[in-house]
Amino acid sequence: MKIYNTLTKKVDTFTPNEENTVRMYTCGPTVYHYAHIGNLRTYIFEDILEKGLEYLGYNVLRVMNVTDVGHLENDSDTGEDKMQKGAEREHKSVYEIADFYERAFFQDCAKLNIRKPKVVERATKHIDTYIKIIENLLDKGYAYISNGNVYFDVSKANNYYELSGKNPDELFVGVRDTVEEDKSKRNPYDFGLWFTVSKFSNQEMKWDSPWGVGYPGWHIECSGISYKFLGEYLDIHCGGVDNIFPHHTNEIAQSEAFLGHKWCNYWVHGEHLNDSTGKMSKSKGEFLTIDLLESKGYNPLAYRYFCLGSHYRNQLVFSYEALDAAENAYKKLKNRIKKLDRTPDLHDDKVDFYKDKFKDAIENDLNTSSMLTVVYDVLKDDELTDFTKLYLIEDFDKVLSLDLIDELEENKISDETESMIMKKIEERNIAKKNKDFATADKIRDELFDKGIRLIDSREGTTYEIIEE
RNA sequence: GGGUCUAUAGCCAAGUGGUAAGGCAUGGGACUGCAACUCCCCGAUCGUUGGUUCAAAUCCGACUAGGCCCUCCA
Repeated sequence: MKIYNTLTKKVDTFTPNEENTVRMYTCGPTVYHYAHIGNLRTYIFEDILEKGLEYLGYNVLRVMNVTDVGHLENDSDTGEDKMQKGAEREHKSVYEIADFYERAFFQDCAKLNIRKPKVVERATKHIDTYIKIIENLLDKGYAYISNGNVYFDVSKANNYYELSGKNPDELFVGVRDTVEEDKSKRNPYDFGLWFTVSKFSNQEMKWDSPWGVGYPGWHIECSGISYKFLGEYLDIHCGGVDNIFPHHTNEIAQSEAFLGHKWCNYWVHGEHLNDSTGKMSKSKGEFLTIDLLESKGYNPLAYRYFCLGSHYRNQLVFSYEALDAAENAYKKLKNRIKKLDRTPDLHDDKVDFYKDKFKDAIENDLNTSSMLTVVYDVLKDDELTDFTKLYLIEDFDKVLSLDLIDELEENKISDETESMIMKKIEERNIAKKNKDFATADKIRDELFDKGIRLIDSREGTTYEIIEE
């Protein structure tokens, strides 16, 4: 498989440390609010990556954290803690906030057919691990204590700027107005590992540590959880591009300083979903959530389809117009598949050909757009039996996860409803025969409003249940 | 100021040196009383400009436009 590696800045051939096993870590959500669909785009991409690797035959060990401890909005004394802020907004404890939004997050994921990773760990559950790592970093001289806080000394790290490609002399500290320099640091790029000087009078989350009661820095949780559950060597680390600097940069610095060797070989980042004004955020413009899309009548999987039509490394611009097109395409696709004859009749002459094509798309830096094209190619191929098409599409859907094949709905409606519909069709046929089209159309409209679409053909009139 | 990415038909988008996949929308057609569903057909020389090459959307340079990052962020 070939995949773009932020570390090398090129498309690399993927080779895991251990044959056939992939150790994959993905940065999870900070559960202080609902996820917007841009956040979820990244998780769709990671889901496809995980399932794609599985399709290629790898055993994927995937771990994700859930950040339930506050991150400072910045390093100045005026910063805000996101968890704390969420708690104050809703008059709940930070723990309640975390529980609520973690559940909401995974509900959204479920609606998008994003599989929950086998290992999902709360950041606050592993304080002891962070402390162990920080102590080690202090022992080795990578970290120092200043004004009650523990900081990582960036100047001691190897290749600190490798991942981000930044030039230390050109970095602007405080490019944003809200960022103030933390005077406790030796170097402005040093980052906090442990804080005892709480910046919030009512900070709820505190733990004992060798350096006093306090809380961990932003970056240590991923290094800690990854180390604890995946060991010293990681194959793939994912996240959104915004995490490249400083979060992932700092993870590498602290993890490699702690482990004493190279840690993760492949860093894979998903691009952002933008709106017409640029980057999507929770504080600007419409707060687009899955619930909101559903309330507007969209199928969440149409959003997944929309994302798969693009490449994970391309910025994608969201608009309702684009989503409408995706929803339309998605419905049509499902409809075509629905019409396939399910009578068992597998011809496997071309099965491998299409499976290989699908694999090629996965191996080509996760080309989801091409994966979808293979589905269309299969549908169009006259040499395949319907059953073979279904077989292939079902196989591809293990990765695409678009629910392309529905269960048969034979018992979905009652006999009563069925006979009612048949009666209506009969009435309509009579009306049609009498050229009373007003009545005929009225019957058709009434049934349509009930979610029943009449289908006229030479053989007569049948009906189908309209998908929501 | 520095870094980085992108630029293909109305829209999304593939393409990784040999003369442009696919999808949506539009238009035309079949079917229909009309429609819906379904099926068939139709469109681009690839931001601009130099260069390398027998050959470039694909490589190099310049320019233009836009996004993102430079300690909240997926």
